[in-house]
Amino acid sequence: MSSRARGPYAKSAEQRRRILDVAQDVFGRRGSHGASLREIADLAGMSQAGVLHHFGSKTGLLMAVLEERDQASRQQADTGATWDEQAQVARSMFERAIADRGLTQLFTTVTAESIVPGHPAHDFTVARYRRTAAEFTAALTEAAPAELEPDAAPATDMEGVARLVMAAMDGLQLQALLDPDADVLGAFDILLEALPLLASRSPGSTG
Amino acid sequence: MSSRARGPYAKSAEQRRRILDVAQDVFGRRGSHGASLREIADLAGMSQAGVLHHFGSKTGLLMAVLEERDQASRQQADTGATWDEQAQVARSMFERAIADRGLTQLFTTVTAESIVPGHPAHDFTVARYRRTAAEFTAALTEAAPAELEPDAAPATDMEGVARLVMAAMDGLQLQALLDPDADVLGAFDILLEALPLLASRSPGSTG
DNA sequence: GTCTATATTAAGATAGAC
DNA sequence: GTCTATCTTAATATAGAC
Repeated sequence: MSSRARGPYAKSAEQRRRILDVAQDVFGRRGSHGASLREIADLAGMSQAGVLHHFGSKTGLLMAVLEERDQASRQQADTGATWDEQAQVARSMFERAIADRGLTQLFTTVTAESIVPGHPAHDFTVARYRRTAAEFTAALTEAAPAELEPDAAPATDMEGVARLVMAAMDGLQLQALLDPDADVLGAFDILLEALPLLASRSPGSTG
Repeated sequence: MSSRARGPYAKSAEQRRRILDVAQDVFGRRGSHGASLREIADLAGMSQAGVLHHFGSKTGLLMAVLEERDQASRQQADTGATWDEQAQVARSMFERAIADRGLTQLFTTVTAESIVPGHPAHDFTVARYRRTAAEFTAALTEAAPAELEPDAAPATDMEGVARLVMAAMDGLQLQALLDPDADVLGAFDILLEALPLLASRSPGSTG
């Protein structure tokens, strides 16, 4: 619908685009509760009622921002068949997140807020984490046999490894937002280099 | 001041205690913006003005909750001289966090909100992360030489290891809040078991 | 499609009685 | 120390003109 550069919907699509961009910034800086439609409207150069015309409600706008940004993020994953390639994909996704502070702040803030059931983005966030964990686990499971000893791979807790890498990314992104001087990429590399070692060890000795 | 079990301040201290407990829960569930003094007051069995009498302002109450809970958390750290003992301390801190959902939700939510400068708890959170990273790095540096090869230890990025473990704890706590079925302790153990391996490898091959 | 104006609700904080 | 009542501000959302 809105893919035409000219035509009846061109202007409207442009406005939606502008609102989505400033909304990402404001939701990231203020959180989903703290953000106000007034501030978004001011920065977008229109009235509060104008913003609501395009997205219906504040929740509608929030969901539109999240879904659009999430879809953009997903497109950069999904490649990488070998174990090392998986690590490289993870690393480049992490680098991109660190470089785009606004985007990282949006997801860090909104994800934390949406922990509680009843939050407008709760279902979205729960589904996003479940899906990411499942997809990453599957990718690791497929990639492992090609590179690791055949005996070790099946015994490895691949979902645990996937969740650990996801957690490191989230936690290090948080640290980067709190302290720009922290060498979070160096910390992430420590984990990535150890990935083959992690996968080849069987679990259980610590508990 | 308020350490007397009886006396002129006993009642007041009791009320403060009750308010702090309720406030931890509400700030955790609603976030620092979303939480209202009215809800806290209702659950504490008093009026909104009564709550403000004890803590002056909403921000004052938030800071009191954070400082008290942080102090309680810190008392369980600080022990463990060897490398394995450090891992065990981290593991038991993690287990405790997973068991106390309210406390984890409070810090996860408020930490994310306080990323932005100007948030009431911003300075508190930045200082907390800096201090934790510094202390944990120092503890690992002290513990390492006793267990690892003398040549490997100095080359290790101890702050990176410390930040990685911190990040894994934060990220896995987030996953546990979003999905109670996720085996986050298993994922954390994968990292802990690999700690000696991580420390004995020199950085640089992935970047 | 965008605006002004407004309805409605709810927040933090204060004043002053008891 | 606690209450009720109120002040002030700001939020989302709607109505209706243009």
